[in-house]
Amino acid sequence: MAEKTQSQAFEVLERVRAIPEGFVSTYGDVSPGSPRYAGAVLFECDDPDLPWWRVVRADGSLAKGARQKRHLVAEGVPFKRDRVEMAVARIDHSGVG
DNA sequence: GTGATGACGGAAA
DNA sequence: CTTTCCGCCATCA
Repeated sequence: MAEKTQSQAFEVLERVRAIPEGFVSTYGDVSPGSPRYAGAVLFECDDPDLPWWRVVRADGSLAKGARQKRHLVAEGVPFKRDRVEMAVARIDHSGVG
């Protein structure tokens, strides 16, 4: 399995699209090892079919700020001031099982 | 091949 | 709680 690089970007997009409505994931989760790369991919995509707004920082803070919060609150994502309630909105489809 | 940068992450103070 | 620093991997010049 094994390709490289290309798979990285592909994997990121797959995970982001796998995020259900009303929930969020973190950059480190969509891109294990290279959280920064995840942002670069999402920024380049910026597509309406790509729920990049469901991707937030590990501490629940937003990258685009109000811009991103707008989409999240509209989908029913629990917010704590300007941060997402990771305890109830974060998805761990990586480990756990 | 080298250097610098980034929609980040975690730890220390 | 906030602020500060280093490390991470991929991309671009």
